[in-house]
Amino acid sequence: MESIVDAAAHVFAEDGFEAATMESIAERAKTSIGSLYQFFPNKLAVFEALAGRSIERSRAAVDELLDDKGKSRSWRALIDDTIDRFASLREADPDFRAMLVNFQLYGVYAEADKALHRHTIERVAVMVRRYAPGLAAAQRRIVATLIVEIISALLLHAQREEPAFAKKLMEETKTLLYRYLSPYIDAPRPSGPA
Amino acid sequence: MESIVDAAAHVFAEDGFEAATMESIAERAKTSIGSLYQFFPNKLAVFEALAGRSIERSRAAVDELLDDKGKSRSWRALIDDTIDRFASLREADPDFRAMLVNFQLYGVYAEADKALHRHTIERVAVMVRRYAPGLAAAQRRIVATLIVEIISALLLHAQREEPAFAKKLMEETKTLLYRYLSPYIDAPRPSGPA
Amino acid sequence: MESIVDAAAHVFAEDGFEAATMESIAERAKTSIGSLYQFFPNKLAVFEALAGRSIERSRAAVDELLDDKGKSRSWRALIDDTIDRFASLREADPDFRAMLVNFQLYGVYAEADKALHRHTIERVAVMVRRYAPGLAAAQRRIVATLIVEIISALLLHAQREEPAFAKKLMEETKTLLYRYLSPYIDAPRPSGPA
Amino acid sequence: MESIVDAAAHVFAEDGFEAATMESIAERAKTSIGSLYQFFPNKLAVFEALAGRSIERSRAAVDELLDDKGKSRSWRALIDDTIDRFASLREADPDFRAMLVNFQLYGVYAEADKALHRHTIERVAVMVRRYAPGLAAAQRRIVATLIVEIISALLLHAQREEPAFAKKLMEETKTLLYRYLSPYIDAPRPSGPA
DNA sequence: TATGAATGAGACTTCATTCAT
DNA sequence: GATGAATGAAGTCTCATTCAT
Repeated sequence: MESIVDAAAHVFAEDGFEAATMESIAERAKTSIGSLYQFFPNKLAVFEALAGRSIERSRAAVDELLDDKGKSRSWRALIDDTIDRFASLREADPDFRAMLVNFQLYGVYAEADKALHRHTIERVAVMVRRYAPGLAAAQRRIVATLIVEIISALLLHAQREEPAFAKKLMEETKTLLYRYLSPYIDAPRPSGPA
Repeated sequence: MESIVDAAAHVFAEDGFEAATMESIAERAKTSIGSLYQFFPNKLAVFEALAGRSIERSRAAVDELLDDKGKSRSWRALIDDTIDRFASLREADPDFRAMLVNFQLYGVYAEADKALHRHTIERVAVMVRRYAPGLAAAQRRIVATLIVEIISALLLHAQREEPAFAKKLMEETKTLLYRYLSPYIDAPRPSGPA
Repeated sequence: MESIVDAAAHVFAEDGFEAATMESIAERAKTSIGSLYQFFPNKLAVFEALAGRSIERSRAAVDELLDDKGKSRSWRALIDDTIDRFASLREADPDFRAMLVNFQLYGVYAEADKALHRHTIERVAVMVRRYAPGLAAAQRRIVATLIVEIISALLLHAQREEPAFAKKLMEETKTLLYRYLSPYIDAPRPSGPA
Repeated sequence: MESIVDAAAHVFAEDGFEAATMESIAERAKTSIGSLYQFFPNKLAVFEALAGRSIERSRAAVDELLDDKGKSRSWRALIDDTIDRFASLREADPDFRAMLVNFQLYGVYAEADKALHRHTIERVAVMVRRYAPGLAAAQRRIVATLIVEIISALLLHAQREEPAFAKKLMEETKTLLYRYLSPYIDAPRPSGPA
């Protein structure tokens, strides 16, 4: 049931996994607790459904961002778009919020989570190759990973800060990524660590 | 009791605050649940004791790192030391691990936590001024904040990764910080972010 | 749930409020402890429900006894009826028993309790005025209060005695009240106590 | 240990038996919990010691009141003295207070309690015979019992009232007993119930 | 003999899960 | 299929009692 997972997203985001009760999820979904169990065998299953949906949306967002069919943005614009897009996901999407708040539990859906992670890194690596064709494959992989980690780590961290300050953090993160990536992209011969 | 907090560090790190039980803490501390309550009035108090201890250690680590009496390290060496020091804290200190895993709850010890955060950023800002004297005060503050946030965010994130990969992440983070900070420090007239 | 309060009446009467356990109440009500908490948020709430019910019954008994529409009983007959009625309440009504045994806690339902007390004394005072019209208002109030206190105190005390002996006590209490009240009622000009 | 029972009297009177803790009794007795158990095997034993002492004091008070060696008081003066004496015991003697507050538990020391009760009634019966020599033995016994019950019941009940009101209750109780007993004592042929 | 830290049974309470309607 | 009352395992916390020092 779609609306159950919607309700769960809000409740998990507000109360956390442990404090959230099946009762309150049912209430918010305007259904009964019995109906919850018609669709999900237990509480974790509800969270997993939510995780699956969130992962799916993240994957879609990634794909859309990086699928620039013909659009030839500068790499800086691409960074801007990516950070802005995920920052707004964090602000507006209850699923995404719920995942960030319960990131300890993210691991329960480890398979899909890791798959998304791998997928994202691969897509970013493709982009890195496009913009920095001279970079060795091994190095390209590390760079792509760090980009993804930096952005996701800061999204999680900014979650706890005042919105205004979170915004400043994300902006300065763009600068940080420009400077970090510039030697790989703009210079013919990267001088970074091996 | 020292050993109770020791046990709590492990249990909180493994299970998270909510899922951790007083029973399991007592068991791990090889004592009885009654003894737990002789020293701590409730579960939160155990966590707070752990937080207090961890905060104290973090503050000591920060102070020691940045108190270079006479030692004139390069700023790059300072970054290396800082990241290495906290990475090893994360690997070796169960308190620190527990805090990272339950960082959402860090807020329960809000006063000390915020004080540590402010203290750390101030100390880093002092360092930034030393190495980049030309940077405006306002900008200096943002830079110091981002350094602290980046390092703590990545420490948290690397927590969930394989040790080997976490190591690579931290190493690349050094490169990232070199490149990010270099324009502020090495260039005679920094032109700010963006 | 009616049967829960029924069970509670027995358990509170036998063990007292503190010694009574939710477990034993549930057991006696042939339900589970979980169901208890579906209806009552805590142990005190169970007691309050019991108190409310008992107070309601007491009030009804008082009203019925003193509402002699047209019935012109002698005042001695009225005393007889009142004592007999409450003595049989004490013998037959578990709620009433539970309240007597835990009368110290009666205060938890202080508002309703005091209201009942005031209501009863007022109704008795009305009766006293009817039978002893010459008595000053202030004195009337004291007399009504003592009647109520004597009866309730002895009901409580007789609770602990053998039924046969309790019966004798209540009978002699009638004589006691006849003699106590006679000067106020039968004499044309009472000269007050002492 | 005398001082332990002293402390217990205060704590039991203030908190009630269940809520009183051995810890707080030890603290008030300025000793350790271990020493408590050197003298008393368990909590109930402390209460029993207190009950024993209180019963002993009550017996002494009764004996002193009724042992009028040569003193020839009027029976009204005797009633006054008795009520006043026990009212002041209730106000001033922590043991007596503790017993009244925990009267549900009074039964635990049933033997001594009943012995005191019998003893008191017998002594009162002796007094009744002295002042009302014409009263049949059986009737004398009932009268003595009711006197004792009335006084003890009202002492218990007045416990819950404001001191000022309790005082008025006890005073009116004297009037009540005068009127109740007068026909037995002053009239040559009692006309009371058989 | 005095102490008080340690113990653990047991009380209250919550809530995921079941199942009769 | 929907409902929500019933269930009871499990968690937090208290405190009488023990026992090593």
